[in-house]
Amino acid sequence: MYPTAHQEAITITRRLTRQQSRELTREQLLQAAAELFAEHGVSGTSVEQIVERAGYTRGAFYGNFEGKHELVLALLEQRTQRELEEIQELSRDAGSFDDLMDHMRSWYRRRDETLGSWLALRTELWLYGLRDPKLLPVLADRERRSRAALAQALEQGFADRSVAPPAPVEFLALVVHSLGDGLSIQRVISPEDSDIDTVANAIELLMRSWSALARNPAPANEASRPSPGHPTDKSRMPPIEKPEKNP
Amino acid sequence: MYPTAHQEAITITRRLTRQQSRELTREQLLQAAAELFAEHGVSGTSVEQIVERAGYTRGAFYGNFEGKHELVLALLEQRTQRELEEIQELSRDAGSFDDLMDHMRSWYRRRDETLGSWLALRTELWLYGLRDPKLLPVLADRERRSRAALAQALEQGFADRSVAPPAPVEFLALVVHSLGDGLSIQRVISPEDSDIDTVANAIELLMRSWSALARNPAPANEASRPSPGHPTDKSRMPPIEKPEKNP
DNA sequence: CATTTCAGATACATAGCCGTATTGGGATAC
DNA sequence: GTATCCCAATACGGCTATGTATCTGAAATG
Repeated sequence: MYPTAHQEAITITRRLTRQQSRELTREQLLQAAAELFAEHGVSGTSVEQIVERAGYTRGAFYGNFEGKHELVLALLEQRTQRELEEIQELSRDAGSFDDLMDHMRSWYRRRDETLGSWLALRTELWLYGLRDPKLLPVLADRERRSRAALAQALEQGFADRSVAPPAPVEFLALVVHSLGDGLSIQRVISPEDSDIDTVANAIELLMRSWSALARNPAPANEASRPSPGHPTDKSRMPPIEKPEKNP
Repeated sequence: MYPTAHQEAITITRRLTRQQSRELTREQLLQAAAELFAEHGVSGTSVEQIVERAGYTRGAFYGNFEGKHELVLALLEQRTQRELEEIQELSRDAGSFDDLMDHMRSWYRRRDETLGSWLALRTELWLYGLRDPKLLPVLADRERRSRAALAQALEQGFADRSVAPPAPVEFLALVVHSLGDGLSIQRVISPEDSDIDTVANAIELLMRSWSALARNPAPANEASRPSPGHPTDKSRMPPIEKPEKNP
């Protein structure tokens, strides 16, 4: 439609080199796709809709991607990259655990503006990955890295409070990480039942609770239960071993 | 294809009354749709695929539903109903909180067999609801009921341990509920990083931690932080009020 | 400038899906 | 047993998406 629009998009420099033009197109297609995927889902979005929103025609699309599948791959790659950068950034310039909590709180506040569409896209991508055997490991790896960063932060947090974690930090990180996802879902479904700071508040509550437990681990009347006793196998997550009922 | 298949489906009784036949068809269409939605998503599934898997033709479909939209509605209704029944059942025949934890553990064990497809369908339905303004309140209501049941159970749990909850049980229920979702997602993405009992273990850990916190609320070196102080507004969830930094 | 190259537009052929209109055959009613 | 009803199958028309093949004009190259 507007092949000249590229020239307006750049400020002064020159008209636009070919490579630049190509990259810009690719980026705009990805952006349009991201929006549409959030709105109507991956398979609810046609290639024509994507190029229309980006201001191109199908020719541009097939010149840049083999098909929708490859575009989704590229989008997943891009978003994964960004997410990991955000996490690194977050934990990099935080001195203490409480620092990091502050950063996390403001991160979630910013995120809250567009929580619905953000989460929808994220969810679409994981569903897509779930259905493609080649992609699932990629997702798994991303989650693992996130959890690893979280685990490190938690370790720091316990050190700050000079208590020992009541369970392997990897397990606690899994819990905290999952909590972020789950609470976000709940917030999108019914915002009136939660709060912009719910995630941060919940995590702080957990941290205080775990610290309390670490200081005061065996409260008498719970000894009757087959209490876990800290897991000796560090690599494995689940702390509890129950006596079996069937012989 | 096999209009006579209905007769084989019933055991002895009679050939099949008309109404029965109709209901059976509807049910089979719903079942087929549920499977396909989990496999390929709602909009990734065509009406033809649905009727093909159910063993009918499109005529049967449009005789029973106005279109795919109405089928999704019916499916959501059905699944919501079942889920709430399961929850009620779970909490009904559990005497104590620990009882309920046992039931929940075995529930999650059973669920684990088909966790992937179950969660995929569930997720597809919530994404669908998210995009339909009429449906979102339905989802919200379902979640609210689940959380309410959970809150009640938690209340019982704290009573069993004779401690006061460290935050409104509604908030704790939100946390526990979200945790269930989040951990399930993580488990589907990378089963090797979690465990079949992770959800139950995590919840038990939380319960012990919260009990510990309730018994030992103010651990000295944390007083410097703007500690929440239990929320006075019971209806609202988030416990923490922070001092503002910008004037 | 003249020529080549290539990003993106246009044109086209094909396939799949949707929804309705019609038909057939087994249940229901008399 | 015959007539009626109605559930599901079949047939049809229209629409939309896909992918390729071809074309155009602006950048790169000399």
